[in-house]
Amino acid sequence: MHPPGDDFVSRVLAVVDAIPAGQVMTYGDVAATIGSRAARAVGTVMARYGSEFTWWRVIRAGGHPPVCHEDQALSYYEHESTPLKWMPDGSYRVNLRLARYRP
DNA sequence: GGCTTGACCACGC
DNA sequence: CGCGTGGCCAAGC
Repeated sequence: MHPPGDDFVSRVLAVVDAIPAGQVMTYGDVAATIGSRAARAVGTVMARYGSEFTWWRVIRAGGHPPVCHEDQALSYYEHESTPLKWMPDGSYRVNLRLARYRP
């Protein structure tokens, strides 16, 4: 667990916690919301604490879910009716145009 | 204080 | 679309 506070980690987790079901934010979006440009640091936070939060609602700018978690993320998206788009090769992306959450 | 690591990003080709 | 390149910045050593 992570002790509540006003540090970077707590701010990131608070933003993630506020994303509604069926919508997503990019790592960069989350960083920008807390007045930072540290998208990579957001990724680091999710890697460490994400398992206790709705990690699948934070994705890359290209619509890709977090690396090595595409399969698990997909079941969440289908369950939440998150707008997806399917690629010719069978892979998928989240449709950011429709699913992006703007606080 | 410098250097490295990282669930990243924008842009050009 | 895919790949490289340079850039961003927090955290840990």
